[in-house]
Amino acid sequence: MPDSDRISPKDAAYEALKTAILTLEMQPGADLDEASLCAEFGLSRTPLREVLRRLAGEGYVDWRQNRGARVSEMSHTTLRDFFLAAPMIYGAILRLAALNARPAQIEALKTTQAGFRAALRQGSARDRALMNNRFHEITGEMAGNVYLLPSFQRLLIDHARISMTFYRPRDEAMARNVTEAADQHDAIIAAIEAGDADKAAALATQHWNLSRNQIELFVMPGGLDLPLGAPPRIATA
Amino acid sequence: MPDSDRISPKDAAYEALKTAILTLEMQPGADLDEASLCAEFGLSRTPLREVLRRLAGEGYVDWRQNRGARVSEMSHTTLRDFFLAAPMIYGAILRLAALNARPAQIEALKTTQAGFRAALRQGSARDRALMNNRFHEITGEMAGNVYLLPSFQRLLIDHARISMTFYRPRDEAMARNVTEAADQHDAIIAAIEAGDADKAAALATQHWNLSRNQIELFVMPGGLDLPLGAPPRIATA
DNA sequence: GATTTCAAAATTGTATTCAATATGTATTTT
DNA sequence: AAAATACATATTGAATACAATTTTGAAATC
Repeated sequence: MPDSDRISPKDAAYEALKTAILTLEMQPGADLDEASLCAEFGLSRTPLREVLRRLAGEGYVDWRQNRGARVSEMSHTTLRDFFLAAPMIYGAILRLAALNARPAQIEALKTTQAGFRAALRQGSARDRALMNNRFHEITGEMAGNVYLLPSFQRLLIDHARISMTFYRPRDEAMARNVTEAADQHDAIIAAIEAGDADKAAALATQHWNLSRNQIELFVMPGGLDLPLGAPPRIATA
Repeated sequence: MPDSDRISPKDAAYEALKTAILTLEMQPGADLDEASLCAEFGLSRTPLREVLRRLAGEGYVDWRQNRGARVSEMSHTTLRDFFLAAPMIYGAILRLAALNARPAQIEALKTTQAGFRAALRQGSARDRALMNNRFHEITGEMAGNVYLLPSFQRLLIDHARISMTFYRPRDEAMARNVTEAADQHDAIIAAIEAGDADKAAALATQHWNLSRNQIELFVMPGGLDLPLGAPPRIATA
């Protein structure tokens, strides 16, 4: 294996932090202590700080003068801003993806979609979120517009984190939604392969509407199926 | 003056590089040598590299492994990608700006617009580009959507650079266009102050169409006013 | 004469050291 | 006892020192 293929500890730290943030293993607002991260990844502070600065530029991390880095927050305005921007940006990305996708990229998208379906069947919520993230990242690469990518990638960060937040695997309605999301991915692949930009853009809207519905399911849960005056007993050990 | 108001050499370097790149004083593709920049700004390499990494994250600079930083390129696909993305993003930004602008921000916008008009009358192309850039930056702050800002700010970088590239102060048609652009800024301020989102979005489209026309004026110059068979003499020293 | 090879120089990447800033705690003062 | 201040500790920021990589130029080879 050539040297260029072996990943440096710096890249390893970058990827590990990214993944941990996307999957909420590192929670929004969590402190990132330079010394302990150095120990964890076997780096000195100089390159680690460069990694953190890079992550800050990409929106994974907030950098505060003289006070170190924190995992970027998800404020109460986040959801609103997110669903305001997402359909537009994502529609544009998928439209351009349908126009510009190259065969090798379409293959990569199909492979990732297969991985996503596998994660749905037998993977963890974490695997599912990462596969879904990768799927959308590839559509961004297909679009290939440097001006749209920065916002798109920032959306993807919180897309993953929001999905992790509002996911209850035992809720049947949500299970149905996730299956539908996977079907939409297949439709998106078909539209891109056919070069049908309008279809791809329409699918983008559908896809985000589904996401929004899923969150609404969480925010407004179905009523408890219990008569008034008969509170459930708390299980005691 | 308190310490916090005095800008650090690091911030000074950041701002100076930003300005030089926006105004094409540093040309696209130009090499950024760490040692000479350190000497120029009176910094050691560690903080300078952090500045460069930040600029790389924001799209001012391209960072190449083991080969240093360069001012980010403007490729032949840049113009097309730019005018594809700009109307959409900018329309969304102005729409949100009209909905969310705060009085202090509107005051800042008016002040900047006064500066822009002053630069048109008596300033350099550089002053004009920087004032115009600041004007649009403020509209981005007004919109206040963290997901749209990254793409918007990347657009603004190349907006300034494209304007600097395609500007011939002695061309009458261009002079008219620049005046019209200033008038559009006033209309934008009015729409934002009135909270008229639709109007603001429509003005965004107009504003970018004007930019595109200006570039077309450059790419397709008016024919020379000379009869066939009578080529102009080249002046000799 | 053109091309390849190899070594020296220049430049970037990383580690360590030193300085500045922020935080927490104990003591003093009212 | 509450508040304020001063000091000690911990953490971040910057500079220097060291290592690795890339670039260059000259010599050697074809």
